[in-house]
Amino acid sequence: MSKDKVTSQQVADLAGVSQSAVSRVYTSGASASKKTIDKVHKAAAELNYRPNVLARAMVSGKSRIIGLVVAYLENQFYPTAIEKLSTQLQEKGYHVLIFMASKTAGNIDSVVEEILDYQVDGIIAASVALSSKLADRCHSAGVPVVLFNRTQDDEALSCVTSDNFNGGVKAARFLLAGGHNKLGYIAGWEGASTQRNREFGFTAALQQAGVKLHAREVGDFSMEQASAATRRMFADNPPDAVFVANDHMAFAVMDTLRFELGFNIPKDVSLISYDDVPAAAWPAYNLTTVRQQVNQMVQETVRILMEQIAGNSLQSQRISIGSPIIVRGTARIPKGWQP
Amino acid sequence: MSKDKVTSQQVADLAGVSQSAVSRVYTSGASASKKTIDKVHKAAAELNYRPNVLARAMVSGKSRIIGLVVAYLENQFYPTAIEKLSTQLQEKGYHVLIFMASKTAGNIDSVVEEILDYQVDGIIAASVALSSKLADRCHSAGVPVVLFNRTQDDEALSCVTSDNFNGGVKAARFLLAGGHNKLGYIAGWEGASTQRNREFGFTAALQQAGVKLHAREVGDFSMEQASAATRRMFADNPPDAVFVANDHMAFAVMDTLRFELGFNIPKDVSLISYDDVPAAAWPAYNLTTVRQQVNQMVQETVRILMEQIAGNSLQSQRISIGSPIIVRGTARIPKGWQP
DNA sequence: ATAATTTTTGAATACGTATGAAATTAAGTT
DNA sequence: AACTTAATTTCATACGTATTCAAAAATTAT
Repeated sequence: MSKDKVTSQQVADLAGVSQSAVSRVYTSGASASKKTIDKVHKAAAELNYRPNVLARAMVSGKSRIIGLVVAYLENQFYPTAIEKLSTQLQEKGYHVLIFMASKTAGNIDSVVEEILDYQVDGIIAASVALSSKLADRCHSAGVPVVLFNRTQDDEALSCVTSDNFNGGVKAARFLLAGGHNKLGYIAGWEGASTQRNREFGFTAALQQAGVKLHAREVGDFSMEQASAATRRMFADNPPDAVFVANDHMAFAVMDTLRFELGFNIPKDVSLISYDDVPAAAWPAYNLTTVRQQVNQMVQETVRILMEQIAGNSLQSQRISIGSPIIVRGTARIPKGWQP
Repeated sequence: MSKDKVTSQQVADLAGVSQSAVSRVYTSGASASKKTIDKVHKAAAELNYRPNVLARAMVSGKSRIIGLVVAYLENQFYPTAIEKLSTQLQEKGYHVLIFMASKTAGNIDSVVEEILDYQVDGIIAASVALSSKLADRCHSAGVPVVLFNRTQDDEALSCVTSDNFNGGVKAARFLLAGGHNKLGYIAGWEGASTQRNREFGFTAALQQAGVKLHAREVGDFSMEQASAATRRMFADNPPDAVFVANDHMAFAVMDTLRFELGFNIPKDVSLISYDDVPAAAWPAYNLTTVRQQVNQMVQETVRILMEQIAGNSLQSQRISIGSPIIVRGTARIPKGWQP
């Protein structure tokens, strides 16, 4: 346990320059002569010196840490997003500090407080809502916040989502075009904006077509609840097509329909859902679904953060990414269908 | 963009005490009278004061940050582990800084250097190998390292795995007891200790039973490669049972067998794999598999880290967690089987 | 060659907190 | 009440770096 801790002062001594000279060599945009740069680099290499990010953060006020709040990683959509977020931020010299928020809403406030304690340069809130008090807190601390995969009324908060409303519309039109007329919807957690907007889009398109929603149950974005919802929905007068609010639930719905209730998909009932997580493409499910273009969502999230960190514009942005339908095998394909 | 930044000095001024008094109120194990504690709390609440973790880290030398290196989150095993790790560490006042390591081995060294720059109190390396140079570096910096789901020869490194060898043994015995005699193995990435030990166990048990391995292909822990491996293995003289090195590949193997090659599982071929990720229990797969007890693995990982951070014993520990077989539907169940 | 610029350098200071030593106050003893 | 001991508080300093300011060196212009 030999706490080494080599400091810029030690490098300076060895190189025969001042501590500030060493600092300048490692600070982009600072001036130093070729000669000192060489001397410092040599000494640093010899001592295995690397600048202390935390000390740098103290004086510069920039930690190069992004706080990421996330609630549950069981839905494959989030690990995928985290991987991409982390990789992209890493490329820009930032790193991600993870904060798991329990499902309990009250907890989230305290989690965000903890994040701020770390002097993060920005916050990404994935699928969690911020109390307006906390949003204010972040704002007054000068810490930009981006909601990922959620929107919120608070105009001060930036958010990045897919176009959930239109995704819902597309799902409805696809099923209608397929000749279905008894349409069911299995909802996610009703507190989530994504859930609401997908449903709004779906029902709006039905209404426009003059079709009434045949059945509706709540699955709460959980597999168990989605299974239960499926049983209720199909107990009596079942629908001939169902839109499930996300893939994660759709897997449970499919399994329940096939292995428990003995339905054939898509012969007896068509299924379409939302997200296009990797498993949706696995042959066992082969799910027709509305894709969230994670790459683009991540890219926008990072862009907004970088802009707000760099510039002074705390102007919030609300980004909505197109959500194309991915046709696979769980929903009857309308005759002459072309995307 | 009103950078607030309320400091302990401001609280002290408002409360009419010294800065160190404020610090003592927020430092566990420091003495302060009830009266000052009250005054400070009141002032702090009024100003919304919270201690700056980074400044605290500077002087105390403890950042309360744990660096987590992880390579890919597609295999559901890792998100699951991350969630549990992060939650448990959070409960102990630590937080997880994520570092995505590209698959390229050379990259990992630079990633670990970056981690050390953040003055982390400990490092968890999930499924990645550390060069001995880097291990030394961590050791001499006094930063404990725990390998998660990997072992490495380096005696200085702690590691936590499931009992991969015995898991392999169990898989073999289960298939043999089921009456199979043409056993195949689909390997993971051959650089991984987990892969090697599972295979060692499997083949050792075969040898003991006097059975020769019928076929072997490499799937590299990737779904695409596992599919390809399956095609090769079943092209000619197929096995009647296969042990797949992890669930993630097993999903691809099953899909390829069922939907592409037209095999019935377990009638035509039994399948057993390793991990027991959540999806293994989904009815569409209903996978018989050897379970890695993630909870216990996480618990041990956290325990070791805490011990090494607190105490001075950098004595490395090598933990191996029992790996029970979870019998589901993809492998013929031996008559009179009891675990 | 000298003056005017520009570039580089070092000394000093600041960031926000924790902590050892010294000073003060409170409590306990006879 | 005087003295000893314990508890609390403040002062001063340290952590490792970035950055301002003034001084010194190098460069360019005259």
